[in-house]
Amino acid sequence: MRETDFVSGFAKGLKVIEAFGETRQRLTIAEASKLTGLDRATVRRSLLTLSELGYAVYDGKFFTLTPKILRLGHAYLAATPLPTIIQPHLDQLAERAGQNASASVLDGTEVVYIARASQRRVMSINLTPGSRLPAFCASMGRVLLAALPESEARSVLKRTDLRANTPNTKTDPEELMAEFRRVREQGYAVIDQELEIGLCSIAVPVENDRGQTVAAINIGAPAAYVAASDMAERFLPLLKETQKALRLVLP
Amino acid sequence: MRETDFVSGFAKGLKVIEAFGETRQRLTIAEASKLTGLDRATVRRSLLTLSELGYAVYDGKFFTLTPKILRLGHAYLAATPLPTIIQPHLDQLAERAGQNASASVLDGTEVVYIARASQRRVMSINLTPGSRLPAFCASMGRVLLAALPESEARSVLKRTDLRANTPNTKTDPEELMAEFRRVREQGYAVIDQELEIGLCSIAVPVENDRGQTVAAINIGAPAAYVAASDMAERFLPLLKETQKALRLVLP
DNA sequence: TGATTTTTGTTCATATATCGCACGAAATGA
DNA sequence: TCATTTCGTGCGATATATGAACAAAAATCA
Repeated sequence: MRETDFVSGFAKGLKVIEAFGETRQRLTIAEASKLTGLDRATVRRSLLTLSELGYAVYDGKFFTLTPKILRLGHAYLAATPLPTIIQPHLDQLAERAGQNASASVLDGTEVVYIARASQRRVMSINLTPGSRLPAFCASMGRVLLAALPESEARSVLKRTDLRANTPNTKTDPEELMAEFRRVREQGYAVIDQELEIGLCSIAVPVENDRGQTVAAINIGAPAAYVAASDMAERFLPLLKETQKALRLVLP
Repeated sequence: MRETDFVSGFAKGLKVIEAFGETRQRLTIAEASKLTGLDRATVRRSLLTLSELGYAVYDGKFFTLTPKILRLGHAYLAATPLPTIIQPHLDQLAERAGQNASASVLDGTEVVYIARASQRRVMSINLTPGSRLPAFCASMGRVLLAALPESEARSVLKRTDLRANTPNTKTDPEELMAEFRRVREQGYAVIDQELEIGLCSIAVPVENDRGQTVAAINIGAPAAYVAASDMAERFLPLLKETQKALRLVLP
């Protein structure tokens, strides 16, 4: 790609939009400038452009994103068959399990939720499509990392901030690599309160008809309700069934 | 705003992203150019910029959005308190009603889903946060339009493509205005298969502590399961309760 | 409170990057 | 094969980014 094939004004504008995600609803020009590292004048132009297009509003002091901004993310969700195909299976899975079920894909060091069926509220975090969690300590993340070549998985870990969310969080790279091997062999991953105290989850890969892992699905349950050691016995058959159904419909 | 305070490269890039929402997953440069009305060279630069930033991938022929694009919409969902505050109430509502519950805000002539708790699958459409429906024929849309001054509601209708989705869809502007008045008086809106055959829904406004309508919540149910005439009796108390709880927590 | 400092929003001039057109090459399809 | 469509690229005209400059607004302090 040539130098001139890059629209830096566009890239900067996207950076400005993402700046809103890092903090709160309202940003001043100076705040956005600090968060993005861009010049105040440049940020101002981006923000005024967003306002002009209806993606943001400006009260003379603060800029606020409007729901119109959701069109951008939705362009992906609507355009990509994966979430659409998975959603009904997920709904059914959640209903039969009586617990929350989710689907996600890997994006760098994080898992991104692309679909979700909630049955009950157990997590303190509000997860919706687009939500992100560190891959190394999430059940779906383990499954997705296990599907990568070892060298790539190791590279992801290297780039990850391996911070412990709970006392249970595994943070040693070698231990995690061993865990990935185990996950690859047994075909599923169980997380015992590594992300949040009181929450266990179990995930399996979603494969297309060529056997490539294209996503992961999981079921989460309160630790008080299902012990980590019982997760597989309790939910693996349901997950496997959904996995099998998806393999038949994914191109 | 001055001419020079508008970054057209940014605006064009956003238009390109939205072009993906209108059709399918993969777009060639020429397709994106047609969809956006922008010059091919311009579209190409935007797409290459998206690829360079990891928001899209290019296989030499087709461009495809990546999950990273969800960060943009998520910047809104994470930054705006509304979805986060509403979600747990919605989960509870859906569980108690045994039906799907959703929350949305108005964006132009459409309602935009900002949160959703699904209990079962009744709609053919896959609704996730960011999904859009025409406001005039959705229960939440009726509630949100009823909350506008009559002149504004009329203006929205004027800009709306009043196409009938089903034989039940009300499309006469005067009839709709009368419906808005009724909704305003009774404090809720019921839709009887105007959007999709077999689907009824009931919505109430979500008000902040100053009584301003900031969103709407609804419950949808299969027409075969609950007749439209029974929707209010069946679900209005639950909706009112959630509405009241939200009024206390919304700033 | 009032003076002083810091931060912020805005403007400006200019060097630089982008836009859209036009053209030829390559791919597609009949 | 030829006709049609799609792509990549060079170029001049035009739009944008930049950082300094300045006024206004906050914040700080005496």
